[in-house]
Amino acid sequence: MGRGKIEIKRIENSTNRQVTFSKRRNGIIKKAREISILCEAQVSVVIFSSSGKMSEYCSPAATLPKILERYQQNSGRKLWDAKHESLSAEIDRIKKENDNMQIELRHLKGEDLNSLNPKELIPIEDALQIGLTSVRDKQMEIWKLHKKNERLLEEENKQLAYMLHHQQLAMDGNVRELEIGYHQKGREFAPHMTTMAFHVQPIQPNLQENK
Amino acid sequence: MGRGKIEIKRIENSTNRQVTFSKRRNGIIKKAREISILCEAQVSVVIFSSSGKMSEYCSPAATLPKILERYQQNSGRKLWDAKHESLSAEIDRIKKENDNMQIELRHLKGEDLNSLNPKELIPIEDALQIGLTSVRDKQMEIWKLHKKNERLLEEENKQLAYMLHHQQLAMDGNVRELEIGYHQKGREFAPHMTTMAFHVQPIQPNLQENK
DNA sequence: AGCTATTCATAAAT
DNA sequence: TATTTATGAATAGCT
Repeated sequence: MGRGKIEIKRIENSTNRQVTFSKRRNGIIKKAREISILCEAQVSVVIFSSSGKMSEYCSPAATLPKILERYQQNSGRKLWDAKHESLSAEIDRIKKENDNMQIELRHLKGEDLNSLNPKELIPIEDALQIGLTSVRDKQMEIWKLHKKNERLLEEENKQLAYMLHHQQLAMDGNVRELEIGYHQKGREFAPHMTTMAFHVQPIQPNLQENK
Repeated sequence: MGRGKIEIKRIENSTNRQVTFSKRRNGIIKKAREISILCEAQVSVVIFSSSGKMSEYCSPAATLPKILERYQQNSGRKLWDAKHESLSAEIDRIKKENDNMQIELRHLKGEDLNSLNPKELIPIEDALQIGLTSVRDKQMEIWKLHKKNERLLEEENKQLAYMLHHQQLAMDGNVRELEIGYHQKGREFAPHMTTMAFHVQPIQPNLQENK
């Protein structure tokens, strides 16, 4: 249908190819529209030119996804269900895991025990016993740390109080010494103080790094 | 292009429609093949007849999924990603739930307690205490049931042994009576026996309906 | 992009 | 449903 028959093979001339593409693409899309109207057909046409430009036709009242849905049902082929199925499988897997944990949790909380026989109760009891022991050990540990910290603080307090007291005395002395013009003891005390102060940096064990 | 021009509107005659569909469908698919060869185009055509029969064409070296992939990239439209996203969201939701349960379980089992502060340990300890109490109550309950059942069986045993003994005596008596031609007592005993046997149906409490 | 000779597709008939 | 045929449509090559 043109000024000479053409062989159906790649058109080498790039310009010709491009022109032919445009014309025939329009032709196909027109035909697609026509058949969908004439025959109540659902048609989807997607065309990419060699340069990557896309054209499409989709019969009215039918989106491409709908047509593809039908395509899958009809062909039995899977266009995207492979991905879907793997996701669904993943969901099932996780849900199962979830259920198992749910059951285990309920059992540990003492719920739904009627469905268990004595033999099954034993490991649960053991687990609870171990858990309780661990929790209480932990609490004890924390308590001890607090206690220790408390002791350290008390000690520090004592030292500080002691130092404060001496400083007070020293100051009083200094004042007095200043008043009476005697300075020797004052100079001796000051360096001693700084040393002490340096040693008594507050020691704070990391009781709660979180929160 | 036929023996008369036709208007592009639904063909009312169902036979004609069907025939036209077949012809035009072939035409479109032929054209699709031609353009894909002539112009190096990638083409996908999917056609459903009004009766639901499907036809398709897909250019060689390009599967429909590949073309649709390109379609999505090119159009920016999403053909199936909506479903994907909802599934992914579902997975995330369940995974989160999973993680929370996982953590709760580990805590109840006395693991990963270092990340908790004393205030958080309390409810765990309580839960464990409650769980342990429940499990032990359950065990006690089962034990009591067993014990009760045991008592019943023992009692039954006694009765059976008693009856057996008497029957033995009676039989011995009968034999002796038969030997000496005296039958009266034997007739009297037999009905009494059947009554007894009827009353001592074994009573089996449902200790374990499951497994 | 438009034109036109030519081939092709197909509506109607068989 | 398949084939034939007359006709309108599509389009290759040209401008």
